[in-house]
Amino acid sequence: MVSIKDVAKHAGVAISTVSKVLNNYPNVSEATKIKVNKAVAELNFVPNSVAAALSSKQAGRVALLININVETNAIDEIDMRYIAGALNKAMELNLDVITLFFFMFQNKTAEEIARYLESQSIAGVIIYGMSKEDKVLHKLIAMGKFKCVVIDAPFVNENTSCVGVDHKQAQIDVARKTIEENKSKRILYIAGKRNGYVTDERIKGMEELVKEKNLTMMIRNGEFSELQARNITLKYAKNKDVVICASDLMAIGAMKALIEMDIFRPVCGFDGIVLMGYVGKQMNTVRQDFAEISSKAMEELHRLLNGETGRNVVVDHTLVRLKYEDIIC
Amino acid sequence: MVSIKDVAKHAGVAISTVSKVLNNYPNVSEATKIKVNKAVAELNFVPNSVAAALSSKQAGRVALLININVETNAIDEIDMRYIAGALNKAMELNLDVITLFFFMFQNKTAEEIARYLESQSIAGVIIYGMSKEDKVLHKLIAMGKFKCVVIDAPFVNENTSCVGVDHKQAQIDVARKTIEENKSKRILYIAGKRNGYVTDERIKGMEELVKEKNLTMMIRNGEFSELQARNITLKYAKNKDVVICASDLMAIGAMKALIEMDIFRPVCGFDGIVLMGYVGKQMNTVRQDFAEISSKAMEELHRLLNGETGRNVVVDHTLVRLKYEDIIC
DNA sequence: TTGTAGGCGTTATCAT
DNA sequence: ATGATAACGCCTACAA
Repeated sequence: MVSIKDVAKHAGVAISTVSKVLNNYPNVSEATKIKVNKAVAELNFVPNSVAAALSSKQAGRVALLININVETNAIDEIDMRYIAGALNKAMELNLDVITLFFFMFQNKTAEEIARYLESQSIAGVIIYGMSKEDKVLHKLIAMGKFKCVVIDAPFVNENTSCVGVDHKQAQIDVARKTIEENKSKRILYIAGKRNGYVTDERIKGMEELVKEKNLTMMIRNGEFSELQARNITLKYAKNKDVVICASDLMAIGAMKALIEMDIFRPVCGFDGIVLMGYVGKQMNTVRQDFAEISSKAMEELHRLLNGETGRNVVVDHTLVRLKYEDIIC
Repeated sequence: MVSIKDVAKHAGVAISTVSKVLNNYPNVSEATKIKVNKAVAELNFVPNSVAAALSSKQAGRVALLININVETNAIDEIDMRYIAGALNKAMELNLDVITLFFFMFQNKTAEEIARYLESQSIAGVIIYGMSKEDKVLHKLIAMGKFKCVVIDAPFVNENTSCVGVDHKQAQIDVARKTIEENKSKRILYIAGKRNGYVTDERIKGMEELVKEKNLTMMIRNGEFSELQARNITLKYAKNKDVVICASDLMAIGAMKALIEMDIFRPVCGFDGIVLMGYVGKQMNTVRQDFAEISSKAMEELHRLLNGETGRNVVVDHTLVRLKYEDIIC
């Protein structure tokens, strides 16, 4: 393996000089910069990021903390896009990343997780799928030892940012469209996880819309479960005009239930997953670009690692209807 | 951060002694072992794996090399299970892993990839989704610089193992079942990717079965594309008795085409993805436990890293029919 | 059986 | 502007 030492020798300069060039330090003459870069190119030198991580306690290594919810089928698609979006941007930004799942830390304390991250020289983390009940993670964030970017949860401080679409507005948008298209008056709203951050936002949106348009609404918690959405629909949909769901998977459950009940009610979902194209009936939904969200999150983490302060980053959403012809390939 | 030095001081021994205890070296007395372990526990010491990786050029860090095929929807589920299975086992085996996608190395040479891996102190890789055309990866394996485990491709040597189900046998199993259930004689077989390793194995299986049962078979390449399977079905299924597909996604494409044509033909698939439960018609398919396969691959890599020699690892498969009631949750 | 010391490839401080 | 040199935390001959 060619090391910085070889480059230094080849370029006829000191190791520290090479390091300065590589890391864009000031106070290096153009001439030596050129010499060094030439040596780097000729020797095909690639800096060892492990050594760099050991040597400097700053930036460089980050972790993805993903709440892989084995209870939900749609999750694969969403998480995979999260991962791909993050890794892609990380490579661009020259950040090393390790991927971790919540279940690896079951019944571990915040301190234990922190020690693990430290043992990996992790300086920042992106957290996906955190709920209000994940007290351990809240504590991890509060410790302030790591720069954090949280997806879809309102955590912002000196070294914490959050990234996500405007869930309240998105819910309003998709519901309004569906309601206006069908002139619905009586809504069955199947919400997500009790105590979920996005759940509350979306409910707020619905309440605003109901007030504005003078509608009636029954709210039930579907826990993002297709099965529960199905049962709720079977039980309550009959004397409602429309079923609005906080996720595509629940929308699918609701839709299938309606078909079984042999009644028609418009249904809309949230997320824009591919599965929506397979269920035979088109529904309005909110398309979230998960790869883009994750990519933005990585950029945000990079900002934090460079000493900038936390903030709230809102990603755009769009409304779509997915049909089989669109997604087949 | 508490380091090995702190532990040594606390236990009243030398740093090297602590290291020996941690790494289960021989020639350490029970007494000092206990002393050291006590100190480790009291100080909540977690070894810094970055430093360990830098220090010893052996084992420790591995990479997942995933061919994320953006052209296929089913891929999310499969890759996600691959990743989860691998990471889970890696944590158990105390291996650090980084996840990489093929597209990150587009038009990079094998040498460049090797240098990147070296710069990350990577000692072994697991390769998912490699085809016969991935010459660069073949070269990477041939270089012998890294221990490799290849999923579903017949690469075995001193430091390379392969892991996967028996694709030939699995194809025979699912096809035989479908054919016998329907007393089919004339087969339309929609194969996978031209030049794919598994494609050839599965075709071999089909040919064996055709000969044994004295059937006729038309083979077409569907390239694992739902759309192509659809078109092939529209074109050729009419005067065939059964459509056997080399993937679930193609089976879905075929099935939807048959419905449009308004004719009935039994269809079977391969993989056992969740989507099979959503398309309204049950089909026979081969269930591959992707998480298990990946977990086995990680174990195998661990073996290789410990100096053992490469081999062929076969993972069990089962036949299933996925219905909506089974997968909804 | 235990400890000493050199090295892994960088970064960063401090002279020069 | 450049170059020694001491960390970073751990591993591993080798010496004691």
